[in-house]
Amino acid sequence: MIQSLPGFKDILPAEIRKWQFVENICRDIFESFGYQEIRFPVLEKAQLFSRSVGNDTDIVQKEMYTFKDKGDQSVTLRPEGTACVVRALIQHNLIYKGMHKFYYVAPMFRYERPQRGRLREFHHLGVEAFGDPSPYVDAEIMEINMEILKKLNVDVRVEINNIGCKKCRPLYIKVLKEYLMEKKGLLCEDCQRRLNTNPLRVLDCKKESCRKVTASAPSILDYVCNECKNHFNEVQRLLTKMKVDFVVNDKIVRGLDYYTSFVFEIISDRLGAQGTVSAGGRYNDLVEELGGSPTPACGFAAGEERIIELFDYKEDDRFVDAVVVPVGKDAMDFSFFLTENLRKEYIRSEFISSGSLKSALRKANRWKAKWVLIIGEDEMKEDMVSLRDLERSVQKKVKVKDVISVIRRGLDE
RNA sequence: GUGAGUAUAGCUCAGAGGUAGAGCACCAGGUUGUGGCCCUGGUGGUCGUGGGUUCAAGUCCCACUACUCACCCCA
Repeated sequence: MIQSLPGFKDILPAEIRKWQFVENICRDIFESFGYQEIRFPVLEKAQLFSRSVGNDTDIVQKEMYTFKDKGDQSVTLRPEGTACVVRALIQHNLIYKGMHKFYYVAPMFRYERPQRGRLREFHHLGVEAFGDPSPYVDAEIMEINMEILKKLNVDVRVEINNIGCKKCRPLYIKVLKEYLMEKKGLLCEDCQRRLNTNPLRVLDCKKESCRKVTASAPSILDYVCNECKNHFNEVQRLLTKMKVDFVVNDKIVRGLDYYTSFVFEIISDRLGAQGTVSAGGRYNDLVEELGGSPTPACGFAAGEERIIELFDYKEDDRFVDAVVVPVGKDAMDFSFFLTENLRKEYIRSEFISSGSLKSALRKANRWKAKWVLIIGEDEMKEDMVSLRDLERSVQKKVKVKDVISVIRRGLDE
């Protein structure tokens, strides 16, 4: 048997309504905030991500689907959307055309070991806002998140942090590294390694021994520049005014290098080890770094699979409204074309071409159909159909020309 | 990349060395043209794959593969 690849999942009809439900809610909210949909290619030049996400990040180092195409060019299946949007923004000069806020609903790819809440192909619901450095944009981004989670009635917690910018963060990293070096012996093996590769990551370690060390480590909040500090304070003020429950967690470290100052994570405790439902922040330097003119920006992405796991949704498993059943050979053609006419009226219909009436009714019942149209010798003679309402278990004969309007009325009830 | 757990019917699972099972689902009949509930019957399995031990392996041993969870890391 040929199976799907590990970490790649089929989304089957039984769950598709749930996906559509989430996507529709998000689209409506994004658009009400003035965001426009953008679609970008699945495949990009590899360097787009090494230059934006950061060459030393795990995403680029070990998680990307990167390969040479037939033209010997190094290409990558997108691991995230922000870099793609920024590329499109620059390439098409979108910001000069008056477009500055975008959203996307798109699959992403990362070569990781699959586990609960983590797949190799997964779906991001993301938005990006360009051109405005003000904390009101950050607040807007948070508002969008809260709006989605409220509509889906999902219980989460919000953690925020200020991770500084390219001016002030290097200073903090230097201080942190010095502090950690002194306590190196108390850190776990991984963290001793991280000391050199990425000292900020030590803050994120969940091991008890390391947490003890990092608990009294210098906080980034004391080292950020005035600009970052003021921005972060303003965002906090707005969040409080918006009645968003948040905690400042100065241990949050995002796995992507492009973030500046405000970052956030929205976390659920009901998702196992991978609890981050949505995350994002400000990235004021990225557009310039990718060759555009300096443009501040802020955005986020939510994991669709993780959101879907969080809320209950009652499936409407009816996918057929009416089942047309000919009884006897003479009714076949007539029934077939009657089915066609129902379909032209957008009444979801199935034509039963074989089997007993009993089995046809069983099928109709299993499909949760509302109507069964039974057409046999008698009905043909009288130019009528026997219209059975499966929900009420009542049946009556209806003139063929009236069938559609009767069904219509019944479905609207 | 590392560790642990799991693998028997479409699904959920029992079976601990001696003929492959149950519930649900599916199909048919009980009603010459009537679903759900009920009753009766039926279809369906190279017991993940390959090797080994044994008179005999779904069961014991080894290897592999897949899935799941966790680490790393992330949405």
